[in-house]
This record gives sequence, C-alpha cells and structure tokens, in this order.
Amino acid sequence: METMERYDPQVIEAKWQQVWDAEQAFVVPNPGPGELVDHRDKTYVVEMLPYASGELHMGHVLNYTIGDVLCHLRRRRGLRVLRPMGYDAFGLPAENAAIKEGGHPRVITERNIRTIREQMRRMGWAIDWSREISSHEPEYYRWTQWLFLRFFERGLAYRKEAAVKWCPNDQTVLANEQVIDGHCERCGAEVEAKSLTQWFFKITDYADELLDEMELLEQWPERVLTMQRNWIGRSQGARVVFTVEGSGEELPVFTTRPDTLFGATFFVLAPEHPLVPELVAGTEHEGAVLDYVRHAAARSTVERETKEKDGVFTGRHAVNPVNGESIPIWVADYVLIEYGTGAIMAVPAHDERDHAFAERYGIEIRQVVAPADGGAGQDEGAFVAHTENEVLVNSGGFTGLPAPEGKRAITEWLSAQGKGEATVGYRLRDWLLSRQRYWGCPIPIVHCEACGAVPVPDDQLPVLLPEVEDYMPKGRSPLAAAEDWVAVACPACGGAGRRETDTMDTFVDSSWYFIRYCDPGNDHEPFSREIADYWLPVNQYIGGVEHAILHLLYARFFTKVMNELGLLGFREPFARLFNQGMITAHGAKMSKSKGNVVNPLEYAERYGADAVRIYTLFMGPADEDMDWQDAGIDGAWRFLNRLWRVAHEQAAQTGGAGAAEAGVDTALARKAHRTIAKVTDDIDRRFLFHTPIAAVMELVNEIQRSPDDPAARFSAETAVSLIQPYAPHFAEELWQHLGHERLWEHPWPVADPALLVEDQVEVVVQVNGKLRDRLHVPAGTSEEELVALALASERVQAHLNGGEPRKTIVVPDRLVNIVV
RNA sequence: GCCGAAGUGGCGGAACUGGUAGACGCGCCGGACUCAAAAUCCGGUUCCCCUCGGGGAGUGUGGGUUCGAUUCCCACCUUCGGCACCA
Repeated sequence: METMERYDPQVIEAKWQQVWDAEQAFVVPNPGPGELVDHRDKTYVVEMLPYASGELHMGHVLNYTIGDVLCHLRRRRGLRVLRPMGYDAFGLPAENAAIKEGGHPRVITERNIRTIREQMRRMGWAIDWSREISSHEPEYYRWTQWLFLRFFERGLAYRKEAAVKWCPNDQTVLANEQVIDGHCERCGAEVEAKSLTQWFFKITDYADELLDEMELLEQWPERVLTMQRNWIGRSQGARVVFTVEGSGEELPVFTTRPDTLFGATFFVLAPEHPLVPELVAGTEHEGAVLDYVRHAAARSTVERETKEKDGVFTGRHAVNPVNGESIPIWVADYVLIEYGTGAIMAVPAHDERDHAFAERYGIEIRQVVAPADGGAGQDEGAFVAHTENEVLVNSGGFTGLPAPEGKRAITEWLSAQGKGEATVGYRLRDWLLSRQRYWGCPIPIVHCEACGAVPVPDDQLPVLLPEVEDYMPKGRSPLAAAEDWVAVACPACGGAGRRETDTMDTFVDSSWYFIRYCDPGNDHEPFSREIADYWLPVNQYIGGVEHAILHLLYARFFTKVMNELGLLGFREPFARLFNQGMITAHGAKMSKSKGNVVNPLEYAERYGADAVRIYTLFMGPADEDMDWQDAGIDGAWRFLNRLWRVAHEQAAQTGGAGAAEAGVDTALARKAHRTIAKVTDDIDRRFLFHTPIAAVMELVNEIQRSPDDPAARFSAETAVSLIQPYAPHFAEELWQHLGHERLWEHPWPVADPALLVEDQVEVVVQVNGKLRDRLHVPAGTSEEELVALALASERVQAHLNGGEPRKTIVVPDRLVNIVV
C-alpha cells in the first residue's frame, strides 16, 4: 500500500499559481476584427473593483470567489470569458488613510495596491492581469478628463451656485447621494448647508431614462431597482402659478395634489427663497422675517428636520389662481429651497405638515376632499388622510368631481388660463462632482476673466495632478497652493488664466472603468467602440448592495451619455447584477473597533486559499448576509481532505490515466451524473453557490461508502472536476495525480440524460394525505399497479379501517394518496 | 409613514413547477482504532408519547383553497434593509 502524501495547501497553491502565471492561463486577448461581430460565445464578468485604502477583506473574498466560480465554469463550457481587475485609487478614503499614516497619498495608495494585488494572487482568482488598471494613473484619468470635457461641451457638466452639503470634517462638499441621514457617508460627521459655486453633472436630465430604461434590467435584484426608483422619486403633479397681491409678481409652486387647490389657506416660502427680502423690504415685518431667515440658516439640517415646525408671517398675501382668494404668505424652514420651486401652497386639511403648522398658528383648515360615501372626516379642522373614492367638496365649479378627475380638470383649467400646467417633480438632484481635496482627478478647466470657464484642449490632456507640499484638507482645494500650476494661459484667448483647483468625486472615476478594461492600453481614445461593443454590456456584474444607488446610478448615467456621444452602442452597462450579502463575524458586523475582523489571508495561511474559498461560499446563499464561524472552515477543510483521500484511493486502485470508466451504469454512476446536472444548473441558472458544494459532498460520501463500485474512479474524477471552480489548486493537483492535465481548460462535464433517472424508485403511500408506507418499485410502474400495491399494504389497510377508498391520486414514480 | 426582502431543528441552511420537511455542513451523543491524545472511520441527533411494532405534533400567528401547502390566497406579528419635512 503506497503511503499517501498529506494534503498540503501551501505547497500546492504556490505550485499552481506559478503554472498559471507562466502560462498566462487566464489572459484573454481581444478578438480580431472579423470576430468582433459575434457575441454569442463571449461572456464578460465584472466584479466591483476594490478600493485601494486598505487590505482585502471578507467582502472581497466573497465577491471575487463568486466571480471566479462563474468564470471557471463558463470558460470550461467553451465561452470566451473576460475577467479583468483594477483599483479605485483616488478619493477621500485613500487620502484620509494617507493622512493618518503621514505619507504622500500616492505612495500609500500604491503600496496598498501592491498588497491587494499580492493578496488577490494568493487567493488564486483567475484574473486577466494583462488588463489591470488603476484610476489614479495618468493613463487612466486622462480619459476621465476627456469624458468630462465631452460632458461639458454638451452642457452636461456645468457650474452653479447652489445650496450644497458640506462635510466639516472632510472639509469638502458632498453629493446628495453621499449624505446618509444628514451625515457624511464616509466619516459620519453631521453635514452642514452652504451656498457655494460648484461643478455638477446634469443627471436630472436623465431622470426619466434612468427610470424607464430599468426595463432593460430584468436580471437586477428587485431591491436595487426599488432603491433607485425611490431615489429618483418621480412624482406627477402640476405647476400652479400664484401671484403676489399688490405687485402681481409670480409665485409658482409644485404640487402633487392640484385637486386640493381650493383648500389652500396659506402660502409658504423657504427661508432661502430669493423673493423673501424683497417682499418684506421696508415693512413692519422686515425685521422679524430677516431674523427668522438668519436663524434658519444657522440651524443644522438635522435640527431643521427634527424640531417643531415654526415660521413667520411676511405681512404679504398671495392670490390663488382658482378662486382669486388672498392667502397669507409665511416663511418657514419646513419648506426646502432645493425641491420644487422652494415655495408651496399649504393645504392644512390634506397635508400633515401644513396641518401641524396651521394648528400652531391658528390658520383656517378647510376640507375640500371627502370620501364619496359622505362618511368620515366632515368635522371642520381635522386632517383627512388620503383614501380611495374621494370627491371634491367646497371647490367651486369642480365640486362633486371624483378626486382623480378633479386633479385633471383643475390642471386643465389652469393650463387654459395660463396659470399652470401638468408637470413632473423629481427627488433626484444634479450630481455635485467637485471636491475641495487633493487626491482626485483634476478638473480640466481654465478660468479666464474674459472667456469664463474654458476647457483644456484634448491634446493637452492629461492635466496632471501637481505635487504640493501640503495636501491637508482646509476647506479649499490644496491644489490652489500650487501657484506655478494654477497660473496658465487661457486656451481660448491666451490671456492670464487660472486652473480649476477642485478635483473630481471618485465616483466619476469608477463610472466607466468597466469599459476601459476592454481596451486598457488605448492611448488615442478612452476605448475602441468596436471592442467595447463586443464585450459589453457586462453579462454579469457582481458587488455589494452598498452601491445600489451611488455607483450603479452614476455608471448607468455615464453609459447613457456615452451612448448619445456615439462612443457606445448600448444604453445600459450591466445586463445582470448580483448583490452578494454581507459577512458578519460571530454574529456581529465586522469592525476594527470591535476587534472582530476576520482576515481571510490569515485563514488562507492556516487552511489554504481553497478551504477559505469553499467555506465562504458554503456558508449560505451568496445574496444573503452570512455569519463567519471558525468551526465552519474546519468543515471545509475536512471535506477537502476526504476528497483528497478518496481520489488517492481510486488512483492507487485503478492505476493511471484512462482508467475512469464513464459508461458503466451503477447507482454510483447515476449519482455522479445527477451531481453534474445539479452543480451546473445551480451555478449557471439559479445562481446558487452553496448547494453545489453540498451536492459534491454527497457524491464524495457515496464514493467513500462503495469504493469498489465500477464507477468509483469515474465518480471521484467527476467530483474533482466539479469542485475545480471552487478549489482550483486542490482540484488541479488531484487531476494530475489521477493522470490528467490542465483541468482549468478541460471541458466541463456533461450529464448523460440516460443516467439522470433512477430505475428503482421509492413511491410514498399516503392515506388522507398522511404518510403510511413506502413502495420500492421499478420506475415507470403503472398507476393501476401502484394503487394495487398500495392497497395491498398491511399498514395502509390498518389505516383504512375497512373504509372504501373514495378517491386515489397517483403521481407516477412519486406518490399514491388514498382518500377515504 | 412609504417601499423592499425575509421568518424552517441547538446553529448555518436544503426542499427549483403544490407531492417523503430538515439534504449538506457545524455542534452534540455513542462506538471503533490508540497506552493515550489528535486525526480518521461507523452509528445516532426536529419535538412529544410509547415496552417492541408504532402513534401524535411540527416550517412566525390566525384563517382559506386543495386529496395534499414551507410552497398558492387573505389578514396579522416580528426582524432586517432602503427612503423620508420631497409638497
């Protein structure tokens, strides 16, 4: 008996990683010109690229192992698989990490990238390293700038002064998407409101497309689509033009309830509304109103949202266009300047906020909509919740109309009078892209007294990020200190110009990286359209749900614009999206402060990368949250060792290559074929990664129980082959031991349909739906025969109590149910 | 408040189109091997009742459809996630 060598993952994993490296096993060149037409044999898998501020964590391991399993399977099924990798390297977290360590952001970031790359190689992921990119390299951000300029030319990148969110800790503005509950998404500091001139992308122009083209995203998780829908927040309504009594100045409002127009008993302006000072100028109310405006400005966003509603009367009135009624104009900070027109008509009977305000200040509450049956809500002064089947009351000529019709009729009437129109409101705001920080992509614009904001000509790109002595955040961009760099001739007139010193939000960098992968070395355009149109849209995008809004919305927006620029032939970048769950550690969210961070690399040192990969996917459904248990990886380790022994036993028993007998028909052979079918179907169709492992475990258990079965060798080879996407080093080593070569490119096994069915089946016998006996019969036994066999059963007879069967239900090969 | 997802043994989970609930793994119990331990292997493991044979209950709760429901329908409870002064 030969002594079996021990399974030593460290040696095996190093060995095969070297082989794959030397052979460039996973490098996929772009197809030649003639091949670019046919998309059917390609698959493009992208996992969200790692952010270069630290090391690899469990989330990455899950993310990239899912992608790896899918890629191995598809590659072995004969598809041309593109699977690249890169680094999201610019931005706040990388810069903050550098500041904390006291090094230059570039040095720290590039060191982090080296670590991450090393760790990714250690995990054995089959990545095409020839396409590696990083967003902080000039070869990449040159094209980020180039794209910015195309947006600028189209008016999709513009500067405006606006109320913006400011993070006092990170000393920069934030996009709306980066504010969570009034706090900075990154550092958690409470966000302040400021009025500043900043760069924006006009993503609101694409609100409808971003909503409507979700149709093209059938394979996206419902929760992500819902979150994007909520974020965009489209609501149908009307623009209604009130006028200031006396001056006749127009005061438009947006409302989703034009049917309640007759119930408007006051009017409210946001404190920041430009008309406020003018309205009260020289009146007795001026002091109080301007005082209120100052106080509102000093309040934090959070305070504004949580305090009791308050406001101040301006002394002026607005005229309601439907009935000519004069209603008092108030200023209150529960009205937001950034939504709608920054002004509202207040209908206290039908809006909770207006109701609270009216109660506090003793303003009339007039009900204008009531349930059609005339039932509830008739007592004056009450807030009436919106219900089905309502009709208008107290609404002049519109009284009696059902509410939906009232909406339409009033809107049409306003339209005819030139006092309003049907319109759509969105929650989505333009994407604020400039940042007052050092470590980012410079915005390629020169400001000139004479010409304004002038684009840097394409042939002068990239605008390199200058070296500065002090890159600490201080409320204005550190680039402003690089005087030599800032002072530059205006590209338009040649006069004195100054470079834009803000840098771009890092989400700009990551909005197009998945296209650059296709053509990473291109130095005369961001990518070749032909090549991009071949690989994209991405067949499978994989990443965490934390990007459900931010990155995924931005990347969709970019793709649509690039499509309209003629750079791409498609409108949605990611045909299918998979969101993996979060991995917690022993029941709690992993965090450095709790000290419960599970470092995957440490476990790879102890058990090997293959065991870590297996356990990570075996924990549970990959799209749900999972909890890391140390005992669990022991199970993965034991499983690999069991398969190791089983395969060695078979190799010793049946000799070298070619000994596997695929044709034999035994119970074990059938089990092997069913396993092939299940593993393939679960991964490729059902996107399940844990059940295939369980299926292979079952197969291995079966082989172990009958090692002398004529199909044992074949079954062992099948188990090795099926586990290869999960444990590629381990499988490769066993494959070699079994006398074969190059499992990574060996065709994926195909189940023999003839062996997928059992010849003997167990048929369950129920009496009144309760299990009473089991029959072991040949598959295909007729219904009559099954009933006869069932009735012949003593156990069944005992439960029939002599009663006559009223009805029998037969499911062939599965069950007989006798009803008495 | 609005929107979404989910509730199954001691634990992670399986059961795909309504048809044997608890696969697979962890943990635990018992046994074999060993001087002993580790490793490995074998058996058991939803709960309750029972001497054996077996019987009863059971997938968050309450109803319903069905010969039959974890699966379909209605109502509710709980947990998690997102949005929220959005007019």
